[in-house]
Amino acid sequence: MTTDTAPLTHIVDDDEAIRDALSWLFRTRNVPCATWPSAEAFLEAWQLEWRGCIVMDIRMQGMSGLDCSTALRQRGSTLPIIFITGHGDVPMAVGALKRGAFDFIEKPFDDNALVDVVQSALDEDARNQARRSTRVDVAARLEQLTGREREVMGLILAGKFNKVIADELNISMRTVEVHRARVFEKMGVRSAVELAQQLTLAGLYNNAAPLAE
Amino acid sequence: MTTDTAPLTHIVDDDEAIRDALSWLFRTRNVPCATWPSAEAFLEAWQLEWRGCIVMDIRMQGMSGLDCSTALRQRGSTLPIIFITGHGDVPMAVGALKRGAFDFIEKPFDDNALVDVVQSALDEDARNQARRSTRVDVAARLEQLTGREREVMGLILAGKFNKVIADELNISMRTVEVHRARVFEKMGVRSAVELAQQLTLAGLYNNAAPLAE
DNA sequence: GCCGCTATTGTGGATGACCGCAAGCCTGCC
DNA sequence: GGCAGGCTTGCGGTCATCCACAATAGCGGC
Repeated sequence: MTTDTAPLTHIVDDDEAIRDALSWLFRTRNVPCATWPSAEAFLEAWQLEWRGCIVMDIRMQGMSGLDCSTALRQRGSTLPIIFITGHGDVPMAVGALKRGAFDFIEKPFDDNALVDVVQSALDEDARNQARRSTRVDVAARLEQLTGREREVMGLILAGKFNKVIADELNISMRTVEVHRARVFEKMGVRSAVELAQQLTLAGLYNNAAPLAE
Repeated sequence: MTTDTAPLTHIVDDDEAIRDALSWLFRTRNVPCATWPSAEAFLEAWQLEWRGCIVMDIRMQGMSGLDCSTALRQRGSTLPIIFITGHGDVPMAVGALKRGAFDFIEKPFDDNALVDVVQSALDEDARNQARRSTRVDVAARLEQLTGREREVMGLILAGKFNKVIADELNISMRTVEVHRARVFEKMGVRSAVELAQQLTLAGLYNNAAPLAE
C-alpha cells in the first residue's frame, strides 16, 4: 500500500545518448524522471497507479511509441504522452494527437520548450488525478453493494418512491427502506441527493433524467 | 425560430478552384455544403446555431484559418474544424490540433479519406449537439430563477433539510417550501434527485459532495 | 450444525417533504 | 394609486422518509 505515487517523468528512448541528455535536462530543472531503453521495458514495469507523464521517441527498435501508447491506453493508463521524433511527418503527428497524445515534438527541440510542455503535462495529470480518484472511490463503493441493493439504488435514482419501488420489486416497503439505508451507508452519503451527485459526477450512472414539458 | 439548423459542411478557401473541387466532391457524395471565399466572409455570416463542420484552408489571403478558428471558439462555436494545407509542417499541425481542430490534412489529399473525415466530424457535431442542447436548456431554466430561489436551490443541493435552510437564511420553513416548489417547477423536475442529476450532468453545478469517512 | 451474509417483513413513532388556502409586505412600473 | 412580481408567513393535513426494536428464512462455508 506504500506504492510510490509521486509524479515521475518517464523517458522512453532506445538511444542512450538521448536518454542521458533528457535525463540530465530534467534533473537540472528539478523534474524527477526515470529512463527506459525500450517500449517493452517500460510497458512491463508500468503500473496503473503511476503518475506523471511520458516522453517517448516514436520510432524505436522493437515496439514503436505509437503502439506503446495504444497498449497503455488499453490498460487504462491516462498518463499524458509527449512524443519526440527525428523524422516525423504531419500525418504521423495528427494520428498521434488524435489518439490522445499530449504533444508531438520534432528534434531538434528547444530545451526550455520541452520542459514547459512536460510541466503542463504533469499539471494535466495532476488535474486528472482528482477526477479519477473519486471515480475509483465510487466504483469501489458500488462493488460493495449486493445485487438487490444495486437494484433498489437504480430505482431511487429514477426518482421513485419507496412504495413504487416495493411494488416493482414485489417486496414490502419496509424491505426497500432497509436496502435504501444500506445503500446510503455503503455509498457514504446521507441523502438521495448526494447519491445522485456522486454517481452523476463520477459518470458511473447516467440516468439522463428527461426534462419535463 | 425557423432557423435552418440542418448540418452543413462549410468550405472556406480563397482559391476558387479548390472551393469548386471540394463542393463538387461533397455534393456527389450527398454531403450538403456551402462555400466561402474567405475567413472574414464566413465569420461574418456565421451563426451560433449552425451545425455541421468546417473544411478550411489554413493559409489564406487576409485572416488565416488558425485565427478564424480562434475567433469562432471565442464566440462559442463548437463546429469541428478540418484544416487543409498545402505547406503545413508538424508544429503547425500540432498547434492546430491542440487548439481543438478536428483534423489536419495535407494537400494533395485522398477524396475518400476527406469525405470519411468530414463524415466523422459531422457525427461528432451531432453527438455534441445533444449534450449542448441539454446544457442550454438547463441554463435557460436557471435564468428564470429568482435570486432567492437560486439560493435555496444551492442549499437543497448541499443536502440540507428545509429546517436548516430556513435557519441559515433566517426565514420560515414555509417560505423555504415555497421556494423549493418553485425551483422544482421552473427546473422541470419532480424531486431533488432529478434536480441534482440534471445540474450535475449539465456541469452547471458542481457541488462535489465530499465522500464520507 | 453453527456462523455469517443476504433478503425479507412487521410495528410504531419521530421527522421531513409537499400542498392548498389565505394573506401581508415591499419594490418598480404605468 | 393600482398592478405585477417577488419574498414572506401561518395553519392543517397528507404522504414519504428514517429508524429502533424484533424476527424469519435461505445459502454457502468451516
